[in-house]
Amino acid sequence: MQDKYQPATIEAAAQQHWEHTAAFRVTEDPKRPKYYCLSMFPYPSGKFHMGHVRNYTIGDALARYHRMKGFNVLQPMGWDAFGMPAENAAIQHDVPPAAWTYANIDYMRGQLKRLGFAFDWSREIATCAPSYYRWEQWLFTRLFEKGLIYKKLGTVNWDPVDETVLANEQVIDGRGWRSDALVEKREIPMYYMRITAYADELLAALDELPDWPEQVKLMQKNWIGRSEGVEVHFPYDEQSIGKAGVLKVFTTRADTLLGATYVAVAAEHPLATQAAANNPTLAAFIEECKKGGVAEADLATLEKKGVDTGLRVVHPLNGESLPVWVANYVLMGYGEGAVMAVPAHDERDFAFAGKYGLPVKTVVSSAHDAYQEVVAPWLDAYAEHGRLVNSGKYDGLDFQAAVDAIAADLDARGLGQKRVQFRLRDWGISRQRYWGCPIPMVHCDDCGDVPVPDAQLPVVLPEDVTITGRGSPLARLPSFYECSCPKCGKPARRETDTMDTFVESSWYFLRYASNDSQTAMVDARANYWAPVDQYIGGIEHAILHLLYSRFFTRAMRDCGLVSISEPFTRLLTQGMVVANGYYREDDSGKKQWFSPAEVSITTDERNRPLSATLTADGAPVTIGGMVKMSKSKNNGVDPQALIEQYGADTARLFIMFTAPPEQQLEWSDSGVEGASRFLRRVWNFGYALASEASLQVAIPAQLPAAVADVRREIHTHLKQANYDFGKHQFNTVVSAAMKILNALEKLPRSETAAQAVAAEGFSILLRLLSPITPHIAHALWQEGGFGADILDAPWPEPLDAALTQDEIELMLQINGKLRGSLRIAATASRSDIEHAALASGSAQKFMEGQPAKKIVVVPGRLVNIVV
RNA sequence: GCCGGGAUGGCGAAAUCGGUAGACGCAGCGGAUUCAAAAUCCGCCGGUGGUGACACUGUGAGGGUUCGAGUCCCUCUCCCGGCACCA
Repeated sequence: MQDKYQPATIEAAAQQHWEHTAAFRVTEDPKRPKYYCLSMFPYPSGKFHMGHVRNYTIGDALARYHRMKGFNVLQPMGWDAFGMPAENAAIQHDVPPAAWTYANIDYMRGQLKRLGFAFDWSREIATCAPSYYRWEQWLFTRLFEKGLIYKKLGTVNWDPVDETVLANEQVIDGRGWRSDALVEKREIPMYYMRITAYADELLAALDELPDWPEQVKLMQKNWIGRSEGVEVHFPYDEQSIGKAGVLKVFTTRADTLLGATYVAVAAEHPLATQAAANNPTLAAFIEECKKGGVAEADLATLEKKGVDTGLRVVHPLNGESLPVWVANYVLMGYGEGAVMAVPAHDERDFAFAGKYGLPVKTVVSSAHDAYQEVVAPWLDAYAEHGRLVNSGKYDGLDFQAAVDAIAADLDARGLGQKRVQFRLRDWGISRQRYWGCPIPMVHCDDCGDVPVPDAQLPVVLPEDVTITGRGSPLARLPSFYECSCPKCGKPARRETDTMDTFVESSWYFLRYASNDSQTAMVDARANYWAPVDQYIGGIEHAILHLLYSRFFTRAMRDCGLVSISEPFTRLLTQGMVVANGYYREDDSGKKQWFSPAEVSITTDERNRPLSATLTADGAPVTIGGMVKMSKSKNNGVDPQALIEQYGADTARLFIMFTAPPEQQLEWSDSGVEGASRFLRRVWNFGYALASEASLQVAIPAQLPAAVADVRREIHTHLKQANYDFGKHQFNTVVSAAMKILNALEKLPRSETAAQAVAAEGFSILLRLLSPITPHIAHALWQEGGFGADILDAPWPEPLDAALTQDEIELMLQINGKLRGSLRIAATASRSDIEHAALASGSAQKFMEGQPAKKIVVVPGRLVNIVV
């Protein structure tokens, strides 16, 4: 046994041992409970960043812990391999996306192996492999036939110079990132997944996910956005519009209908198009609305603007004529693309009406009881519920009664009814990009859109393509798009769009269970492993990826492929890894970020940072605070360098100890040093113990008091650690392990009894650490002769015999203020405690002779005397 | 703009159901060891006052509930994540 901790040697040895014994290869075993532990698979961008290391360390700790608890554990890994970065690399470095991606995968697989994660590598998948995406294409054609995929127009960011569609990320301040051209909105035909067909189910089933973070469920609930309201039809004023018809709007505030003073439609609304034909001002405004990207965050912060169309509609209840405006805050994609505007009771309408001099009519009273009291409309909108006023026969009704009455009257006139509206929209999956899964459709002049038959799948993505950043590469490749119609055999055109990469990540967790199947997307093995028992990934995926996966699982269920409805039973959303950022601003306000390694910091006498300078030139830099580790902020720490210097166990320990998994993790070099120091102490203790202690010595029933105290302390910390492990609070599990080592070091090891307790305690410590720092635990377990492979050692449980104590300490409070403590028999009754408390010196002193009004006793914790 | 989350010593954090605020670690300071340094070990370590015992004060800000609030309620400030084509 080495006398010094040498991580490089022991980590290589442990990894070899796992490799030789195929330790993490698993098969279905109906006799044991299964535990499918899954970390979100990475995009193979080139090398791992610290966020990945954190993600996989958490997953690995849970997988190893459950294995020791007796579960049949599956922990697979793969690659989310389609995406834009490969195309960007192709443009920049003239390397084919496929070659670039596969090279990255090879390098990154090596990094994961060096970190010692317990992955079953025989199940590895890469989504860019035809063997993977052929099944995605196969499912696409099924969903198309079921009507769960359909085609319609969608709005995209269009770069008029590069003649290409841009991702929201590629639109910077309204301009294309490469061309710098002003981006426009453009409508193109796209395929959509009908996720809204599952809106109710996706919403209701959130209640059946008790082990998902409340925060994530709430975000999904709000995203789906089910609202009950009323669809209101405003009949066209035939004189101004020139034809009969109704303008439909949806509102959750039908009670305010009598306060509607105008209606607003989106720029793309048919009425807007009609009115613009002979109204140059309006046409110009609609043109202006087309400028800029489609990202909602940008649209929602635009200055609210509008133009009167000159068209008019009729109020469905009072017959008044209302103007129709085009407003940039009404979005065509939501609801009907039109809203009724009630300035008195909606902040946004109020601001808009004020700006354009539109009338404000108050119809809801702010007072709960006296409905006569009316808010002065020129002050502000009153958006709360209240009783109706100025509404004729509806006056005095409260919110619900008013909605009911108005909806009934609209229904009677055929001008509306109650209905449910979702905020959730169907999922547009067409991408005008190369490095993605080809959409398996053929367009025939005679037969229309025809799915590619099973026998012709997969539609293989050609790899001999030039990527220029202009246009869609596949659309310029006749050898790809020229084909014959599967139905009639005539010449036809293959679809050249690829799928959103979210599609691949919506079902990969099922493919791991049967990744070698050539004959089916998923087979019976998927129903053994599914659902994923524990899923771990970044909080940034709280809505899109997780919602799409939930939808996809249901769609696959309804195609008879799996029996589950929910893909992920438990969810852990890990926080970001951040580090200090330092920058300088140039005259144009552009920030230049410096690596923390290049910066010197001065501090005050309390060690608070005062200022920072660039070491190279001594001139000041701005301290930018803790920001997400990234290339652009120049503050990333390379996991590879860390592992080479300290070893994988130190990296894993630091990550798990420094912050609870769901919180942001702040990088600190000295913290890494501390983690390494602890592992050295563990090694040194194990080395000393191996030379002296006998594992055969039984722990005597009667221990010297000092030894019994240490043993109780160890088992108390173990109890705490088990509790914390159960709630995934790994930082305090590590704390408990540190406390156990501190306790062990107090043992007088010249006594045999103490040696036996030390051996017991150390075996607990190693098992507690093994999910987090598996290499050192493996080595010391083996060297110490504790038994067979620690991977399958039973998880340690605290012993009642070691935990019992005769006397306990209670806190003593007078009037809720801590004034002392009380040592008392553990079995003392409530009145014993009260008497002892009143008799204590602290009570005598602080009660100042006054009688006790009340005595609060919290068993095992405290006594509070109220005077 | 909308939805969600966070704020506790010099720093990362802990405090399980409303019950000892700051466990554990980092940094710092003092000491031991050393020719010296590294490493290691021991001690101190929220603030104010006090030699000390101790007292007062303290969990982003302001208010409230309670015998008792970091924890519950109301109002506010700042920071972070998401917003449908980054993954």
